[in-house]
Amino acid sequence: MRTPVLDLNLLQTFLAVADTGTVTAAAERLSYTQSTVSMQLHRLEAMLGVTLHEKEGRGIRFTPEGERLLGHARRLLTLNNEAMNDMKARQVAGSLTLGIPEDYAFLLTPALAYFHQMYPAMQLKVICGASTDLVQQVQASELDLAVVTRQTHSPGGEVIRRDPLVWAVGANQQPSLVDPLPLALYSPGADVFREVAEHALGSAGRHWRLAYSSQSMTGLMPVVVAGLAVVLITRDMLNPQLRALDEKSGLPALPSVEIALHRAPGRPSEPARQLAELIREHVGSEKQ
Amino acid sequence: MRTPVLDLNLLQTFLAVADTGTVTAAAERLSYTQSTVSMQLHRLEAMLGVTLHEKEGRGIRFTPEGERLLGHARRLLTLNNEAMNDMKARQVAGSLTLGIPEDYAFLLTPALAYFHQMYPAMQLKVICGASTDLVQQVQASELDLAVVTRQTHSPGGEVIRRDPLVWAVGANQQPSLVDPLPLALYSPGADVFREVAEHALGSAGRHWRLAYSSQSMTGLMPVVVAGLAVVLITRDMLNPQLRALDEKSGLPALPSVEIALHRAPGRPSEPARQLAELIREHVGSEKQ
DNA sequence: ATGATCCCATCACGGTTTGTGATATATGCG
DNA sequence: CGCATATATCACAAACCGTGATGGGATCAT
Repeated sequence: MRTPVLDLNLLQTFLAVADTGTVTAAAERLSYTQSTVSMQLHRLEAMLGVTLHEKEGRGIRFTPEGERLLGHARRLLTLNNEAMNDMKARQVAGSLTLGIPEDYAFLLTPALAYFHQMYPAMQLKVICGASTDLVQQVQASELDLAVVTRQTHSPGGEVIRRDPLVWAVGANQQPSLVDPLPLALYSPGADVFREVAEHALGSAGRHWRLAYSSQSMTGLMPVVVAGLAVVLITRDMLNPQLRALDEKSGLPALPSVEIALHRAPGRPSEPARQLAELIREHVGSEKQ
Repeated sequence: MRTPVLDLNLLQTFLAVADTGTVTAAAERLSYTQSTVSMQLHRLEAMLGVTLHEKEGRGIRFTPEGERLLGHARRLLTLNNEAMNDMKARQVAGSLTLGIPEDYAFLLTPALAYFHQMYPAMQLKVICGASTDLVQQVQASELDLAVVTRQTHSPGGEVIRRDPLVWAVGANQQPSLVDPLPLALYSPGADVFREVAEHALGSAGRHWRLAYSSQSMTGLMPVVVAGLAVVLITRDMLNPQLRALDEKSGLPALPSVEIALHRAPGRPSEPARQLAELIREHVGSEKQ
């Protein structure tokens, strides 16, 4: 059994007429002849068996049925555009290079999953590196996009998230707040974290030493859990083995770090734009 | 600017192919020729610039792009059908008669509003009456539909809601539980409420007398608020001027009443079917 | 008023599209 | 291998659709 279906072309001109208010203007906008638009309207009416519009002095006026159809038409057209965009996007091949600090890789999983749904033919390279390097690379167009950590109010890029920082020690340890303070930093954000630590401790007049540094958080854990050092991490990185120190510990308060998105100079490709949007959506705005 | 749009006809045959699994069967179902369906598939592919299907021994197999399009197609077609139904429904003229107990009229407002949205050309008559009368009238096809109140487990109709009953007195009154108990009933549900009261009080060995009865709840209010009588109402009818009595009052526990929907015998018209559905949806299942 | 202007409806025509039937091609099965 | 089944392709006729031209109705300016 064949179900009668609407002609999306007709609905599109119908919407154009609704937007512009006149048949002639709609024809202009759609690169049709005025007579074509007029006939299309009538064709739509004929197929529905309804009068949708009437002449009204200058221009036309919609009947209640016309007004009613408007909503349906809009919904159908947006759905159509979604479908078209999706099908087009799936054909887009090529590659896109994204830089991220290693420790933030896990945050990107959902965004990358969605991206792959939309652009299955797109080859996505993810490069991990230090934030300062990534910024340089993206400015040199070696990367299309880069997610970086940095101190608050740094210039450039687009802030998509702010993560509060905390001092932490092993869950069962008393903070060994000797002087100089033994500090553990892990490399991916080391440059930023080191700057933050220097500034915060410097302002408080405290000395410190780099007791340990590792490529990854897991590498640092033993040292910190054992009580050999205090670590500076984002609050989200806290886990049951760690304990955050509050202001009573005597350590200076910490600012937040910013997660920022940098784009290669020039006009971004459509997939790059989409990926940026997905990252903004899935990584950003969970905090503050 | 003209946006490229999908051809819903092509999507429909595409879906038919997906459902049946073969081009030939789809052609059968759509009253097309096999060659037509084949060409339509290819036309769809040409317009999207994608390969959607491949020959697979017996029948065909969809490519990932084909699978992807399937979801879009289904969404578009359902939206299309909604639109078509709605536009068709708006043209249906005629009249429909609905019977309800007066005190339940307010419950129907949303259902009637929706109905009028769908069938603006339909003339809807609402008749108020006692439940027993309404049942008879709907069986004689004098009404298309009737909403009635009745005791639980009465035969016939379709239960769409159960409303618990309560004894109530004026908010500032102590229950004057003398013997015989002075009872106020209001007419629209009087037949049902009287039966319930008789049964409940009878089983508990209590005497009672009809102290007052009125056409509407508002007519009863002064009598009840003044403390002259106990009233039997559905829990939803309680208002700040009334106070429900719990089991400590010594009055017997009460069953619920059922709200049931009766339809005229014979096959209902499409609008009648829709109205019944709307009533079920908006009146029913808010309780228990 | 009255002509000018703007806008919509309608018509005839030509090009394109679309469904059909016939035919060719591919695949699984006995 | 040949039969059965299914899809692809082709040529053709019918239907469809957009165009330009024309006519008619309403509004605005003079």
